[in-house]
This record gives sequence, structure tokens and C-alpha cells, in this order.
Amino acid sequence: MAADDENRGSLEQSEVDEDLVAQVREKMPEDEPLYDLAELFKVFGDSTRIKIIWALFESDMSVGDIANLLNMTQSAISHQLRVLKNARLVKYKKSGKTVYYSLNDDHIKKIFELGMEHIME
Amino acid sequence: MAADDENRGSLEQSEVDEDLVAQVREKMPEDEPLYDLAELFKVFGDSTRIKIIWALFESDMSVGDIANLLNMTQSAISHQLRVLKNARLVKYKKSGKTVYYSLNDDHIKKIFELGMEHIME
DNA sequence: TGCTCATTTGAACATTTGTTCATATGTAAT
DNA sequence: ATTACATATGAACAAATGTTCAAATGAGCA
Repeated sequence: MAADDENRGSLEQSEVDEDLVAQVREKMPEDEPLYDLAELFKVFGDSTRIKIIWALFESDMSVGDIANLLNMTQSAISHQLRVLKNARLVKYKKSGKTVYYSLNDDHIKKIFELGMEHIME
Repeated sequence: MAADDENRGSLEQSEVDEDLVAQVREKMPEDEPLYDLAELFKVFGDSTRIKIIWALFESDMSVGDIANLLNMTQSAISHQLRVLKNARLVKYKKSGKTVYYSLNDDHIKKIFELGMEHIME
């Protein structure tokens, strides 16, 4: 709206544009949190990891259980769990030979729900 | 919890595991919405697109404005806007030679806020 | 018509990413 | 110690991705 209607009279486009750009630039966060945010969503941007997280909504599970559930190799699941662990999205608890993973963040479910709302629109 | 404590007595591990897997499998959504959800987050998983969206929180802007703001080529921005458009996250309005883009979804801001909360934790 | 400006498009390229395979680590039982 | 089992790790490979460059489209203006 603002950008659309104020480009009249004798002003050249470029002047108005630069005003708007400067104005928006002031309000922009620093680069680093935006990089971090992109990194977080990158972690969500893979269907295997989405499935793992969704499974963990229901119950904590071992690596083998998850591999079984998703019909994938233990190795593939283990690699992906490491990604989730690095993003501090899951935590784990060792019990003998097996390792049980569980979710580590309360925001995930809400983020997923909002994402689903967009999908369904 | 459930998976951790019920493995006693004469039952072999595998039986218990399969019960849990079956139980979780029942509650899992179909593959397709999970793929779509991953695709949505994939769009958010790039810092250029994150920056574009954040800029559009403030004001709708032309392609050139955004390129100027982010110190990137128009071509790069245009490519990314197409990704955002395909995901139905932005819409555009032509005005003469210039094209103004704006956000098309109310969920985005909340998703970003929740994501930021995780980052800050 | 011809020229300029804003944007779009497609091919090319380097980089990143997810899975597989083979191997290593670590724990429990015999 | 040796075996078996659960998980983790590293290298290798194919597939996907973001930017650049050059060229195309399309709209206003001389």
C-alpha cells in the first residue's frame, strides 16, 4: 500500500524506493538470527525428519523402532536424529544397548500445526 | 516412558517394540500431508527467502526494492520470489513496469515468532 | 518505431544434502 | 574372551538447490 500510492508528482521512482528501503532496513533484525531461523526451518524441511518428529509426538522411541516404523535403515535414522539433536529439537536417554529419543521443545507442535493450516488453506 | 519401562519378564524386546510401532503408526498422518509440510518448511529454510519474508512483514515492495535492500541481484530475488509464489506465501500486483509483492498468509508471522523462540532458548 | 527500464526465464555451475554401505563403538550375555 | 545386538560414524554417490550470467518479455516513453 505505502509503496504503491506515493509514487506521484515530480519525484523520481528511485528516491521513493530508497526511502522505503531505508525504512524497512531499519526494522530488519541482524543477519545472524535470520540465518539461525533459516537453519531451524531447514531441519524441518525434510520429510524423514518430519515423520520422526511426528512419531515422537506420540511416544519416545528407540532408533530401531523409528527405523521400523518408517521402513528405513537404522543408519539413515541415526544420521537424521543427529541433525535433530544438533538443532536441540530432540534429546536422548540410554538404557542398556538401546537409545530412546524424545522431543526437546514445546514450540514444535504449534509450528507444525500452523504449517498444516497453511497446507490445508 | 512407556517404551522404557515395560520391557521386563519373559517378553522379548521385539514384541514390545512392534506393539509400540503399530500403535504409533496408527496415529501417523498419511504421507502426503507430511511431504507437503516438509515442502513448506523447505521454502522457509533459506536465509534469502527468510529475509524477503521479513521485509514484507513491514511493507509490500517491488523486486528491485528487495534486491536493493538485500544487496543481491534482481535475478536472484526474482527466482526466490517465484519459489515463494509457488508455495502461495506471497502475491503480487503489477503497476506499470514494476511488480509489487506482498505476503499472502497470516500464519507466517506466528510460525516465525515461534521459530525465533526456539532459537533464543 | 525505437529505446529504456523492471522483471522474468533458462542454462550452467558450485555447493549442499540424504541415503547407502562398510566399519567402528559400546553394552550385555554366555 | 567371545559373541550378539543397538547405535554411531565416515566416505561415497546421486539428487536437489541457490546464484550468476545472458537473453527474453513486456510496459512506458521519446
